[in-house]
Amino acid sequence: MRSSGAKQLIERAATELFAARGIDGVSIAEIAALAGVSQGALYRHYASKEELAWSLFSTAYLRTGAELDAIRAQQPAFPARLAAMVAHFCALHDNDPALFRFMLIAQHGLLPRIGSGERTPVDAVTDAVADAIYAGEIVVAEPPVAVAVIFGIVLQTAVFHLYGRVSGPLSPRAAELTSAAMAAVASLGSPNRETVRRD
Amino acid sequence: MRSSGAKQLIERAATELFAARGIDGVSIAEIAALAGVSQGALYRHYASKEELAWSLFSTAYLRTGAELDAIRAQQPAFPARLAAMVAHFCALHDNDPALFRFMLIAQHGLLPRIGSGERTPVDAVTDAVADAIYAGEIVVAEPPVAVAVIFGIVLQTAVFHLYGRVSGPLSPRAAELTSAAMAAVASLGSPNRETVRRD
Amino acid sequence: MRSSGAKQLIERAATELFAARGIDGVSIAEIAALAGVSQGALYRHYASKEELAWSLFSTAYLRTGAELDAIRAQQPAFPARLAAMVAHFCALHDNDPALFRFMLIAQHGLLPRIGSGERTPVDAVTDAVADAIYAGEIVVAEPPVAVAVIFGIVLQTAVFHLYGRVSGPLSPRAAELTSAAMAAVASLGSPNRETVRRD
Amino acid sequence: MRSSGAKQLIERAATELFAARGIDGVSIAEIAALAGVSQGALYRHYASKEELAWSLFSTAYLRTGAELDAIRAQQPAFPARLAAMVAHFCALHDNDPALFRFMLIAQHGLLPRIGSGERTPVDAVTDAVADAIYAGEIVVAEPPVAVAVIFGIVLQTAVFHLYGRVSGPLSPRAAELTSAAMAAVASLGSPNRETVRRD
DNA sequence: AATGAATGAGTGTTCATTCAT
DNA sequence: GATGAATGAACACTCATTCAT
Repeated sequence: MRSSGAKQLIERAATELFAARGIDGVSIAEIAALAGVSQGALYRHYASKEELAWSLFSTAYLRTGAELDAIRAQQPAFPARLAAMVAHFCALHDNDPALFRFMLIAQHGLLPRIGSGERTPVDAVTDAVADAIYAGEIVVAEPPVAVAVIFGIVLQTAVFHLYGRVSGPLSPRAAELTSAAMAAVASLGSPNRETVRRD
Repeated sequence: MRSSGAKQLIERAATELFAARGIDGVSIAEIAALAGVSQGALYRHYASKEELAWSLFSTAYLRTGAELDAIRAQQPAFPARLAAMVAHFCALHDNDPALFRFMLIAQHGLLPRIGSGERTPVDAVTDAVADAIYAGEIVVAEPPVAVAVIFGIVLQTAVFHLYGRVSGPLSPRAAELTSAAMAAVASLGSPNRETVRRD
Repeated sequence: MRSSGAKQLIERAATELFAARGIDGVSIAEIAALAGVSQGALYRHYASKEELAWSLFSTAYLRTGAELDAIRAQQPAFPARLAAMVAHFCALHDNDPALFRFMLIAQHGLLPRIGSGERTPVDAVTDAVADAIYAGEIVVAEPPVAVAVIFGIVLQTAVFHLYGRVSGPLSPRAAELTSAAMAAVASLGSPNRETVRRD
Repeated sequence: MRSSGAKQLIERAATELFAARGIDGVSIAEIAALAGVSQGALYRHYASKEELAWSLFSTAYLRTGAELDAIRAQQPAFPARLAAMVAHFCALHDNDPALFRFMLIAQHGLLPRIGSGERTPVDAVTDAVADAIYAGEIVVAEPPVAVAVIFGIVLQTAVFHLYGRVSGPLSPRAAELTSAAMAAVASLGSPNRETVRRD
């Protein structure tokens, strides 16, 4: 039971370093050194550096997808669902900012490898939006744009946090981010009055 | 004007490849081959691969900052400014998706190197929000969150476009994204009814 | 006698694998796995992988030398000695093709380590040839060439067997190989008149 | 034209080292050092160490096959063919003992990769034997065994040379080896009466 | 100016060997 | 005794950079 210690040390070290400098910017030697294990020990748990990165990413990504699915199962109404989902993302960030940053960085390279049969966070929110449309709770012409708007509001706030433009935990801001997402999604169904006119 | 041909070929090749596979995932040899120049020729224009990436990023990033500043100078009212800025981002994406993708990918590694004295797109939007607050056009408790919300709505839609979840040009969606951003920002100033209240 | 079970399992596994992929092409982990023992157990019987290979090779090689010496002690006449020795080699091959192949492969690296005081198969055949010359049974200008011819005829047939050019057991071919070896050796003593004619 | 110097230096160094210690027993660093080039330079000419070894082996092996085919085309009678082929092998050995040793060592690992459509030295000798049988020049029950006998007589002499049991060039011995091979092959067609007698 | 062969430090990975349990 | 996790030196290979031509 104690032997899982090494694996967790490796995962923590890899997550921190990948988050700070990217997968390609970190060497196996550095991960091993930070984890306090030998380089060879790393290969007892992962077949390659690539598999290590993929395991960290896909595990966290799919776990988050499952958690959002659970929220969807528990909350029937869209506003409550959205609030819970946004709060969940904020909590994920606050609990492990390095993992959150790693996810943001790694997605561009690793997201395409997620099998289409897997349940991702985007799937969960997409389904929640579809449910809300079907229930008449919201009206949106392009559901994917609504999903993008929701993710963007939350994730970009996290990005600003990473760059120091926003400080302190994100969880206390969950309510206002939810409110913003709700308003934004609602606006997608309204006729676009009041917009762009160049004189 | 003559020798800039090679430089532009290099920049185009590098942008396409960096966008597709990341800076670390592309070799100098590949860039030179795609550009149709020798590896050595590349070093006549850039001191290193890192400088090439940095030049591409900072040039595009700061140019965009300048363009948003210009928009701010032209449009006095916040709604019109926001609409023009959002439309500008959509146009940037549509005109050069590879460059846009490169910016999204590279920001995590290169943004911190932008000097604090430079005018970035975030600065331009931040000032636009500050102006609007000062003019009483909007009410927001935390301006950086408003800026994050605006960027998130636009950028995440672009990200979804990259992943194939949204298709076609972004420009036709500028109006609805503006509307969403406006609604989201407006909601940040409203009392958060219907959600978390602290006693 | 009890603990030799593991040792024999290791020796068999190592022989099979070394024969198939060469000493350097096989890992300790593979040998241990095929033998059904732990890697550590291997080091209870052999100080190193190199010693394991050396032990397998030198044991089989010197044992064969001793067996050929025994044949030499039993058979006084050269033709009978040669026939018995060739038959012995064929039997060695048929009884353990993997060991035979291992010997063929490993000789290039390990033969030089055989001490000059040891009795090798080559020594036994060399002495048999010397005896025959002394007894006037054969006439050869260069005894080592006669020995090479004898070994070549037998070993190359075994090599062709390994490569699938000759099939079935070698023992039934012992007589014809003996005959060939005898004829070849005999020809070495004749004036080289252009070529050889059989009666 | 001068740039082929590096490639030849690499090939010579690799041949010498592979011959002395086997493919797996030699590192890229050693080859590069002996060749007097950098490790990286090696990869300009060969995609991998394996390809280097394979190129050296297959080139020499197939070239020898072609040369034996040429001999077969020039010499119509079997005795002359055999004499020329044996002499050719002796010359190959004398001209480049390291290459010859490398071929002997490497065959066990690389021979199986030779495509069945290629003309090998064994094919050339096999065809020569088949021709001789067809022409009634020799009588053999199993042609492959005759081919093995021929190769064995020559190659094992070379092996003994490598181990110091035979010294001096091999070419002066070509006639006696030819004679031995001829006698051995001839004996394969005779009824095996106990032993062989020269007339 | 331009080329592309050459460099060599750095990387991910393997594996014989050790040793705490 | 036996195990197999841990070690770390050694390896093949890559690639940004240099420089002779």
